[in-house]
Amino acid sequence: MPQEKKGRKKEMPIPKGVVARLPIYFRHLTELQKLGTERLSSAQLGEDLDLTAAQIRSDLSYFGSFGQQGYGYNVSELLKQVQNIIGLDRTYSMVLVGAGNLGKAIGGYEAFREKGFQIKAIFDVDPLLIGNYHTGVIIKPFSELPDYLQKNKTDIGIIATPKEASQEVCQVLAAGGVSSIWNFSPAQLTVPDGVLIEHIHLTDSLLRLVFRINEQRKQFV
Amino acid sequence: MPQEKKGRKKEMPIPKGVVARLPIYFRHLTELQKLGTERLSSAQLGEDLDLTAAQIRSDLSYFGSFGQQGYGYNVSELLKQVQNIIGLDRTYSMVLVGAGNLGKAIGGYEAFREKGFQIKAIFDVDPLLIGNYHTGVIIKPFSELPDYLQKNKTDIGIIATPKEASQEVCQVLAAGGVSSIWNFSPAQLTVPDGVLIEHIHLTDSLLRLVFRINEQRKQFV
DNA sequence: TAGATTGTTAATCGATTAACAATC
DNA sequence: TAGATTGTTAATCGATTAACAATC
Repeated sequence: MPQEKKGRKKEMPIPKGVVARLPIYFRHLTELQKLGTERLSSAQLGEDLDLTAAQIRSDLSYFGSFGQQGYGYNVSELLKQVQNIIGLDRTYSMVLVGAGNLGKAIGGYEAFREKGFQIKAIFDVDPLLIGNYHTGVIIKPFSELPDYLQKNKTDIGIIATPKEASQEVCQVLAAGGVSSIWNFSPAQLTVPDGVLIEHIHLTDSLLRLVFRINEQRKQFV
Repeated sequence: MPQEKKGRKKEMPIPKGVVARLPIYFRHLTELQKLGTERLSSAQLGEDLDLTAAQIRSDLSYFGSFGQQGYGYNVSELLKQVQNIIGLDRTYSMVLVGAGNLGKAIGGYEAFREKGFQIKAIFDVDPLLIGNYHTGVIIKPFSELPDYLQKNKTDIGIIATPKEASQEVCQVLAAGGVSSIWNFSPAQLTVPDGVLIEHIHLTDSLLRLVFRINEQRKQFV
């Protein structure tokens, strides 16, 4: 029987919690590297991020062995590894649908561009917006999206429309071969099998905060 | 020994997963009510939201008994209960710090206002923005925030600044007595004890999507 | 009534943590 | 070398699910 790749746990899906923490590791390691920190133990990283050292080591062990006994981790080396694990060793082409305030905020977010995310085109239905440029990208009529997708390989579709439009946008994107969707509309979108979707539900986040504000009060009524 | 309140599980903190699902229930019930649906079983709700019926009943049982055997739940009644559980039976006063694209998007988001969230003032450091109105709210100099907070009870502070500024903004808010913070900056903010914080980390969400895009590829390298 | 569906308990599943041999 | 810290295993903890008595 062939040997398991060293340090990697057997064929298993990566737990959701691990996936959720990878970007946090990435963010913090980037910060540390900027500060010139060379070396880091799982104990230190855990303290910085409010996690246990064991959890961090366990998380990383899904992907390999990146540390050294008695030393810890080299920040630059671990950062590079985490980037590769996430998939930041390539660029991603995106389209943005919806050029309202939120769409403009997303489109103008410098942090994405830096990491290799390229918004290639923006679509909207509003005639007042169509033809304008936003941070160097032209806003096209939504009706041209299918044609655009046919001609341009697109990794990620961003939905920043009102919720009434979002399901249709989602279908057009999927039909055009976009297999990953980043959704900002407050809707429970249905996607075809094989299409990945990640949501930013602003209101849900605010309501979680509000629940916690009221948690004590309600507990003792 | 006094009787436990009926249907409520003993004194225990509400699990994170339950808190995360409450806004989802709220959102879907609102939708159903708009459509005129009167009645709903946990099985149906589970199917709609891709959860098990048992999980939904278990979640609700933390707060009471809202259904009826053989019938299910009355949509309006359950919606009202969920609103109360979350704390949507009152209004919340907010300040927004940062009037860039993202801040403007948040400030203009109609869905919040409808639910009782009121942005009372906006602060920024940019002289070009100060003095302008955004959706009826004046943009003030950030230097006036401490004074403003002293004079105006504020439930929630929204941070929509670049990450360089966010820790300072956070401190000024907390010092001014704001005990709940909704943070949109990509930073690991430190808050004093007793201050609640909820993050929207856009990049983290995008990176989770990217990880999933690459999951198969990486699995077999 | 008979059928349906709740609220809750016990069983299962999965994720986190503690502990430690390996080893730099 | 002695000290430190990893990667991993076993133990623990917590969350989800299945099952069912209660009952509308």
